[in-house]
This record gives sequence, C-alpha cells and structure tokens, in this order.
Amino acid sequence: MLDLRQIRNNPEEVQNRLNLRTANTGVYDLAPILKLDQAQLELESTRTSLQSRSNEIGKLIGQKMQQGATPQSPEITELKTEGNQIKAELSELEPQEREIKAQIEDLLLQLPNLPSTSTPIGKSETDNREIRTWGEEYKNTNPKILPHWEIGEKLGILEFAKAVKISQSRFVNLIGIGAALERALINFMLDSQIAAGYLEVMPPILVNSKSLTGTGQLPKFAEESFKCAEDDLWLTPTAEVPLTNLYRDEILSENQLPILHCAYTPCFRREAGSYGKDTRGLIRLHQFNKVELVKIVHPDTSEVEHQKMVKDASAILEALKLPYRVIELCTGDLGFSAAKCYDLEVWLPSMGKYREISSCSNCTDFQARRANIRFKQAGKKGTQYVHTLNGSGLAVGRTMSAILENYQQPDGRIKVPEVLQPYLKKDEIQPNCP
RNA sequence: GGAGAGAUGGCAGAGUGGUCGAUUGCGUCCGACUUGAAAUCGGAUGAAGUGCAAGCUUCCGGGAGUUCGAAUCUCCCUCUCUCCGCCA
Repeated sequence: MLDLRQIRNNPEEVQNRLNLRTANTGVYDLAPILKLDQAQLELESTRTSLQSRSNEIGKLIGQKMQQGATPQSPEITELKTEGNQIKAELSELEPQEREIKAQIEDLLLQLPNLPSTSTPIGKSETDNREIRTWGEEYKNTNPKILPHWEIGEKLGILEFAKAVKISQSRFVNLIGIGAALERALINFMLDSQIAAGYLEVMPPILVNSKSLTGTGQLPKFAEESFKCAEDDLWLTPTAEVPLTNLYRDEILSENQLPILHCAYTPCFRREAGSYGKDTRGLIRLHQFNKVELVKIVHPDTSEVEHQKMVKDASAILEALKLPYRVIELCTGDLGFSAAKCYDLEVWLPSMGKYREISSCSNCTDFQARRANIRFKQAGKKGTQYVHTLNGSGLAVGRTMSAILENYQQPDGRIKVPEVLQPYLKKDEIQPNCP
C-alpha cells in the first residue's frame, strides 16, 4: 500500500512514478483518491469538534452529579439535551466518514508499489536489463538434446498423463529417482540457505485472506490463487505469503532486524490466462515446489540486503553449475508489490533460451504498510515501517528441468550434479534405474 | 460436532458505568552509584489520525445497541484455549 500522505503531498510525483509501470497512462488514477481524501479530512474535522464537545458534556455532568446535582435538575437536563443533539449529528457523520475511509482503503489496495528510482524505465520485458551472465561453459551443446519432459518420461521419472487423471492438466507425478531428485534439491537448497544465515520455517500452506492482502496477492489477483470454498483459506501461491505474514501487525525492536527466513513449500497457482503458454513440462504447473527466501529489514539496509539475496539465490545455480543470467526488471515488467526486482534465468537448452528460475524483489515499505509490520528504534519516539524482500532460492521444478537438459548425455543418461550426489547417493540417472 | 472459559499497551496481567489510554510487574531508554559491568536506586516509556504547533480525536478482538457518558452493561460475529466426541 502506498502512503496516503505521500499521495496527498506529492500527487504529481506519485502519479508519474505509477505511470512508469504501464505503456498507456490512465491505468492508475490518483484523482478519485485525492478527492475522497479531502472529503474525509473535512468530515473528520467536523466530527472531531463535535466529539470534543460531547466529551466535555459527559465530564461536566459527571462533575455536577458528584457535587450533588440531581438528574432532574435543569442544568443537567439542558446538558443532556445538547448531548443528544450532538449524538444525532454524529450518527449521520460517522457512517459517512467510515464509508469514505473504506473507499479510500479499497482504492489504495489496488495500487501497486512505486518503482524505485534506480529501476530502469521501460514498457515490457523487452526493456529489461541484463546485468550479467554466468556459466557459458556449462551450456549443453548437444544438438539432439531432448526437452526435459521427454527425457523425463523416457527415464520413467516424470509422468504427466496420470497426473491429469488424478487431478488436471498442469500437474505432474514424480516417480522413483525423480521424486528423490526433487527431495535432494529441496534439501540442498535449504541447507545452503541455512548456512547463509536464513532461519528455516515450515509454515502453514493454507493461508487466510488477511495474509494474502498483506503481501499484495489480494484483492487484485484473487483469480490467481486457489480458494477453499468453505473457509477463509487459500492455497499459498508462494511461501513469501506465510513468511512475511509471520510478522503482520507486529512492532519489532530494531535489534531484531534483519530477520532472514527460508522455507520449502509447495506453491499453488491457477495460472488463469496462461492457457497457451508452457503447456508441456515442469515450467508452468498448478502445483510446484519452491524454496523461498524472505527478509524483514531496516529501511536503510534493504538495498544491500537485496543484492545479498540475489547472491544467495544465484549461489545455488553456481553450485549446481547451471548457466544463468541476472536481469533487472524494468518499470513496466515489475511485479505488483516490488519497487525493484532482479530475475535469475536459467539456461534451458531445449528452448534455446533463459527461463526465469528466481525472482528477487525489494518491496520496500509496500507490504509492511499493508501487513502493518513496524519497528521501534530504541530511544526514538514512534514507529517506522520495515522493508520486506523476497526471492526464490530456487523454484525446484524448474531447477529439475534445467538439470535434465543441461546434464543430459548423448546416450540419454543424466549426470547428477556433484553437489547433489551426497543427497541422492547416485552419480547418474539412467532408464529404469532404481 | 457438544460443553465451558477467554480476547486489555512490546510481553505478562489488574481493572464491572464517570476525570481510564487504563494499576502493577517485566522489558526498553535516560540518569545515579561503580575503574567497568552486574545488582541496587531515581526518572521516562502504547499506537493511530489531524495540525506549523499547542492541542483535539480515535483505539481495551470485530460489529451493533443502551446511556449525557462504556474497557466495564446487552446482542451478534470472529478467533484462541480447556474438556468430551471423532479422526490422523
């Protein structure tokens, strides 16, 4: 959520920065908010002075009664009459003001974060900026390489058809060594991030509406998540939701910061509107595994912590010797809650291109404001909003697909990345191997 | 699912109609003592809105009501805990 006072005090600047997110202006319009805000302030000042007099009357009556006045005495009845008049006026004003406040809140919840001033300006993903590439020498150059879903089915470790029978398209069964490889990846990723200083959490995977609102998935992107019909619970689309909301409505002390968490969870996405895309393989499933990183930090440190988080995520790719590149998203491609975002993209030989495998966002105070996560500085009055960051470390299924392709040998065997061998207790995967 | 109890400031926990944003303890901060620290002692310390400020207003799970006046009384809802049942 954006700061209403910032909108009020610098409407043009906020509007301009919002416009950087879209090719056409007018998508985000502050005018209705400004208008409602003004009306609310006027109502508030009237209401406040009425309430002030009402409080005064209450105190006066209390005093007079203690001094011996009876409830029937003229001075008391006069005050009571005035009190009742004020009450009548307030009963008109209060609902109006509440309604306006609710409208403002609704509108604010629809607005995305302001892009950071350091985010490159651009309209779409084609304007994203490549920061660096890594691991050119590890790219698989075999011209007859099979896409991961084909080699996976051939090896008997990925199975798609029966997943459709069990649930729907966009689900997969991992079989035998395939399941073991997924587990190995999860464990390796978690162990690495724990060593990097993140505290592991295994959170609830069903989360309530407040949590999804706190991190920005609601109200705007309700159609992206699976909802449980009978309860106010949703299947979490990313562990960012439970991890960040661990601290919702809390006032932390400065010395608790930074807080670093990692978590493995399955993630669930409806993928509404992406029916034609990535229909085969592990790239775009309704359910996928992910190891997530979340940081709750002091605002002064969020940029540094963001850079570190990108390092922590890319360390996994480097340990696995998977070629990747880092791109910085432009203003037009930025996610709803992010002010600045780096994507890690892994090389997928079958597609001949890099595909997103991690997205590391600095959400500045945007989620903190929605989720009401603040901290107190010792000896300082008041509270400040923390900054929140999140990043994948990494998407497990996409990592698996990158391994099945980049480590694919001409005879169809898959070499197991060295760092995974202790986890998998194998150095290669071949057809029907146990 | 049945029965009961509860929800108060960073935490614990008092407060059953009037000056209560709320006793107290812990925590935190400042100071004294000390070579330093601990202990001890003294003082300060909730959040939010608005305003240049003084101030004013709101907030005791959420909503509605009674009243001149509600943390306190009434009703509804949500959540938590305990016991029973059921299941893992």
